[in-house]
Parts: sequence; structure tokens; C-alpha cells
Amino acid sequence: MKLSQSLSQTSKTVAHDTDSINAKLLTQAGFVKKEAAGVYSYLPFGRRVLAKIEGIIREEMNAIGGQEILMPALTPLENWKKTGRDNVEIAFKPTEKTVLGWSHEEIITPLAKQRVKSYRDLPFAAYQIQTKFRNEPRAKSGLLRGREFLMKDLYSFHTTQEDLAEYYERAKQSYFKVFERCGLKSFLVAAGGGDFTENISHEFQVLTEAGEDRIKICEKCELGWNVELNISKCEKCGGELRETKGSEVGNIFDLGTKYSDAFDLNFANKEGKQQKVLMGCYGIGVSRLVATIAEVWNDEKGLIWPESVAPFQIHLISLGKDEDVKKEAERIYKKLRERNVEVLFDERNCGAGEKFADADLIGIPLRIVVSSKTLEKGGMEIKKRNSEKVKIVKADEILKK
RNA sequence: CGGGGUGUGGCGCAGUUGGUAGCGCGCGUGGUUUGGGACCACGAGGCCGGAGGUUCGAGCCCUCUCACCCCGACCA
Repeated sequence: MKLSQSLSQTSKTVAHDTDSINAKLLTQAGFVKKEAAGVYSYLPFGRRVLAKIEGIIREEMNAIGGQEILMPALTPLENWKKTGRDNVEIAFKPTEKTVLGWSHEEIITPLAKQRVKSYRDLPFAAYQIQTKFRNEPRAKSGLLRGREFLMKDLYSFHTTQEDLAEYYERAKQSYFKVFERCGLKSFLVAAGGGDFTENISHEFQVLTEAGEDRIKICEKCELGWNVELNISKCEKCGGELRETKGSEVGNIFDLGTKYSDAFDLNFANKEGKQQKVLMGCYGIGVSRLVATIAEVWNDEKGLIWPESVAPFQIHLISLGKDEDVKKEAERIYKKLRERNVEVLFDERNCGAGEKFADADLIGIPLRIVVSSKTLEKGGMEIKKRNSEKVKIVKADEILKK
């Protein structure tokens, strides 16, 4: 992508009422544009980061047997009446008979009912990555709490509590992997079930001051509890708890038979008798992850994307009007693209300072500079975003890799 | 949803007792620059969030309304 033509553009200033570090940096660097409170457009840079995160999530969900599906955003009110969640205040009601989906148990359960007749049809798991709508009384903190946000929701269906528990554990491990691959250390935190279940749920929290949740983490075993549970000592090892703030990037629930009761989701067991299906649900806030990564990975100059989720791998800069420089930079750009390297090419006619400042702001992991100086030294300069070291390398050496 | 605050070119702001809307950044054109947000010249762009009202006259005063931000309550 050539920066001069990109819809993503950097800005020296940001609206005075921008409310958080993630909103400020992501807006200034051209990843997102705010449309209304808690409602954002994703510009090319932002969309690319989302795609990277989605890719990681897909791989991990597929690895635990999740089948990807896509359910509608517009959902029948009738379904919500069956579970009694039709009066939840956060639901948008675009028409008399529909609700914008703020979760999808009410859709997936009837969907599963159509498929499941016998214990032979179980277990299975299905997930989607889709926009959720929740009419937050107070949207805030940039992408951390929106009224519309991208979420991955996985649902699992089982014949026994043991099987559900086993899958729940696999999902847990899979979640740790997802967050680790996104460059984040996450903590497992026990919490209440909210509108989803009466059972205890587990949150995945990333420690950051921008986070909205107050949690207590055990200094020994790193297990955590949401403060809403009023725990004073670690229940597992008796260790001291440290209170801190976290951003809840994931949440998993043992739903029991709450939804299979509401929709009569049964299966015939080996004796031919009808039994209720047991369910689990597992969410990841995809757009919240973007914000959380931005909150964790930044410095005074801008964003610092972990390689796995960076919008591009290389930020290529050409300096000056020298024709040889321009030609060489173009050549490198072409070669990199031929090798399917994701590269952002800053070929604008502006000062060096501006280009460097923008590169730091956007935060792509590797910066390559081509200028008359580097050509004199026989190549191009490379520098990592998270390091001050620069070195000159021959263009063709890099291109071979 | 309660309490508080803010709305003036794309962004940041100024606008005196009510009297023809300004500045900086950004943007366009021309030129000089080019290794950490350069400079000169010329230029485009706003009926001041919206609706009523007071007044000869409203960005400014009054009423209502909307949007956004902050503190709570609530929450992936």
C-alpha cells in the first residue's frame, strides 16, 4: 500500500474530547474514525489489524473443533422471549419483532435443535466472528466499550457435564494461546455469570490501567477473582491477592441447561431416552483486543504493534527527490510485494522528520529507509520500531529472504 | 439513567458592554527545501450543533432540543 493514496492518514492533532490512549493513538495513526459514541469505522490499517486477529482466532477455534458459521445481527424477538432476556436494557430493537443481537444463544440453540437428535450428534462446537450491538448506557474508552463491536462467540454442546467441563478446559487453554499470539499476557479471573448464567464464569484479563474491571490477582499462582466476588485470599493456594485493573478480552461460561431448557434442546441417549443438552459459550472481544493491544504496546511516539497483528510487516520510506532513490525504493517495494510481504510504502513528497514521526506513530515492526545516504553506503537502512539500533544492509540480501 | 462540563472552517482554539467571524495547524497552486513534524508567496474553506424567542441588529441574551466528554449506576 502506498501511503499517499491510503484512506488511512495520520494527523498531528486529535479531537479534544478523545477519551483514551487507544482512541487517541488509533485515530491519530489512521486506524479508526469515530462516527458516534462507541461507534467506529475501521480504516485500512485498522481493518488489517482486525483481520490479523481474526486469523489467529480462527486458527485456534478450528484447532479445538469449532465450525465457523455466521448468524444474523437481526434476530427474532420471539426467541428472546423464550429465555426471558427480551427485557435486557442493552438490546436495540430496530423493529417491533426484532432485536439486534447482543449475544447469540437465542439463535444458536434453535439452530442446534434442528441438527441434534441423538447422542451420536454430540458433542460439537460452532463459532462466528460478528458485530454485536449493545446499547451501552455509557460507551467509553475508545474501542474498549462500544455500542457496536466485533466479537468472536463460540458455543459448545455436550451430552454430559464431564464432557462440557473437559471442553471448557480446552477452550481455556486455547484462549491463553490466542491472547499470547496477540502479544498479550492474560490472567484467568473468576467472575459472576451476568445475564448469561447463574454459574461462575471465567474472564481473561489483560492488566492495564485503561481497563474497566477491578480484579484481584494471586501473587503466587496468578489466578484471579473479579472484585464483585469479594474474595480476600487465593482459594487455590492461599496466596496474597493484589488488586489491579484489567481489560476483559475474553469470557467463558458454563451455561448448563439454561438455554436447552428454554428451547427444549434434547437428545436421545443410548437408552433412547430424551435428555437435555449441556452448553458452554466462549467470547472474545475482537475489537476490544485491538484497543487493548494499543493500550499495552505504545510509547510516547506512538503504537508498537506485535508482529503477529501488525497491519504491515515493513514500513518502507524513501527520502528526498533524488531519482535513483525513488527508483530503488520502487524496486524494493515491488520485490517485497512479489514475495507477499505486507509493506506500507511512504513515497510522499514531505520532509524526513514527518516520515519518521509517522512511522513511529503507526508502529509497524520494521522500518526500511532508502535515501541517497543509504545508497552511498551500498543499500538501505533497517530499524525495528522497538529498538534504536539502525543498520545498513544490501537490498538484495533482504530480498532473498 | 442521575450529577457536572463542552459545542465557532478538517483539527486545536480566540471572539470585549450585542454592531459585517479571526488565528495556528492542515488543505490547494507556484517556488525554495529534504535524515526527526522546513520556508516564502498567493489562495480555497465557516450562515458559529439545531429550533424557537428578545432586539433595528444575536457567535454573544432567554427557552427548548440534540450531540459529545467526565463522575456515578450498569456492563464482552
